[in-house]
Amino acid sequence: MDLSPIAEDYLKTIYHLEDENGRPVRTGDISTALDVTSPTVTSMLDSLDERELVDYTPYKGVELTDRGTETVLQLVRNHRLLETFLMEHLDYSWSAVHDEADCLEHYVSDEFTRRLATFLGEPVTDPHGDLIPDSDLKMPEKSPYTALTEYEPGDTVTVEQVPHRDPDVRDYLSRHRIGPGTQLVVDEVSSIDLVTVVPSTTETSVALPTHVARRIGARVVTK
Amino acid sequence: MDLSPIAEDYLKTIYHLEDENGRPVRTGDISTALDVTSPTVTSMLDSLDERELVDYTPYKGVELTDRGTETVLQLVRNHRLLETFLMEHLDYSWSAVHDEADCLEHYVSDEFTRRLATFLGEPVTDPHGDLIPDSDLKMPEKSPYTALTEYEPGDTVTVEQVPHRDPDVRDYLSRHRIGPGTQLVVDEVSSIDLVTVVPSTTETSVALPTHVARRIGARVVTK
DNA sequence: ATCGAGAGTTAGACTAGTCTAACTATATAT
DNA sequence: ATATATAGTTAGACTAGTCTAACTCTCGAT
Ligand SMILES: [Mn+2]
Ligand SMILES: [Mn+2]
Ligand SMILES: [Mn+2]
Ligand SMILES: [Mn+2]
Repeated sequence: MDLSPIAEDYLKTIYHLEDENGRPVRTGDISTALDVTSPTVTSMLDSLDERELVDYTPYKGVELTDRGTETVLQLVRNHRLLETFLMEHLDYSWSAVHDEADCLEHYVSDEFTRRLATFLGEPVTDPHGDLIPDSDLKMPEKSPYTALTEYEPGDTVTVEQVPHRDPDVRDYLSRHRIGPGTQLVVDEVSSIDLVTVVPSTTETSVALPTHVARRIGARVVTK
Repeated sequence: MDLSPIAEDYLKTIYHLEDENGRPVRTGDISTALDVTSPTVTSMLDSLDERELVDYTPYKGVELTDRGTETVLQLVRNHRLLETFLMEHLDYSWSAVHDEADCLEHYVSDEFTRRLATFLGEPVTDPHGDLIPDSDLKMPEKSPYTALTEYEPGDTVTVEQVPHRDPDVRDYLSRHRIGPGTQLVVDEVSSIDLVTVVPSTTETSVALPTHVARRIGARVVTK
């Protein structure tokens, strides 16, 4: 095979866009996500389709083949194990691990990842509460976290899962002391795309747009 | 700056060739070491000279500038700390760490390396007995190891430093159970470019060409 | 059913790093 | 001192990944 890190990034992007948008992934989605022009995306999609890593229908959209998915799952495993290592042993913050892992995931060998997993004690979730594919690239059982948008005002919850790939979202949450393990009270779930929460550490109200709150996973403490 | 991993590899190669050959580094040396053709080397040397990372005189040779050396020392620090981590925490053998580190050294951030050094306890030598530049990129004091070629027949020594970049040399030593920490008796220092040694673990005589023995560092146990 | 705005593709150009083929400089042997 | 072998450079081509400019398809509004 022998895939370039750049081709790998396109595959990863398609994987995450499929998951996040829940609709066919279009050229423009990828072009926005990777900050390249659309002709660049078109030509890469041609080449990935050629290698049977994606199914690409011009003007319609693209999705990963099984081979493409397998490639991505190995990258996701590398990524999340690296993040775990960085946080647990090198004392990085949850908001700093992603960028480093996003680069290294392309370069560590499968042997490295196997040994790192052993060193870390075969963890099942990463520092952001995301699941780590096992050595056969199967995802472990789905985590039972509930999106923040599903709670009622007054509920007290513990944050278990935070979106962290978008630097703006990540920095906003980090700045307002909302991260994995944060306990907070849901204050208001407004109908104008806003959820307001009060972290117990700061006691200061924080407003979250729905698209962010929807991606924060939490476990109930008291109703 | 923003140097490609490939440009970094040329600089590293020049650094090691300067050290090993003790004469001006020529186009052909680099072309052999990196397994690329000489026109390729010529064009890269033009470009490195342009960026003031090397001093290149066509038809004569090339050497690193201070800026070039600094770049290399950061890579060497990354490399040797990674090797130390792989061996001490991921249970790699001394002969397996190099290839993994040789790739990753280009992608870990300075922040990563700083934190890794702290995690490892600021080590001064790597698993092959080579010195690790400190965070200011100064090399620690020279190790007092003596080349195997300097000993007399009958001397018992402990191996402290092994050449490991050349896969053939590395595999030969590894196969004959000669590595860091190996105790051995010098059997014969022949005038035909051969040193014969007997590792105490195997009791089997091993022949080493001078160019290999010269690069093995050892400490005397008994004379 | 048609049209036009917007999304997507095609065409063609550029860079970094590589190659082969052809040419040139250097150094060694006579 | 000269010839020649060898090392090194120049010229030109190719690929992957990127861009801009020009063209084309699709789909919602009319
Ligand atoms: Mn991440
Ligand atoms: Mn993560
Ligand atoms: Mn090494
Ligand atoms: Mn080493």
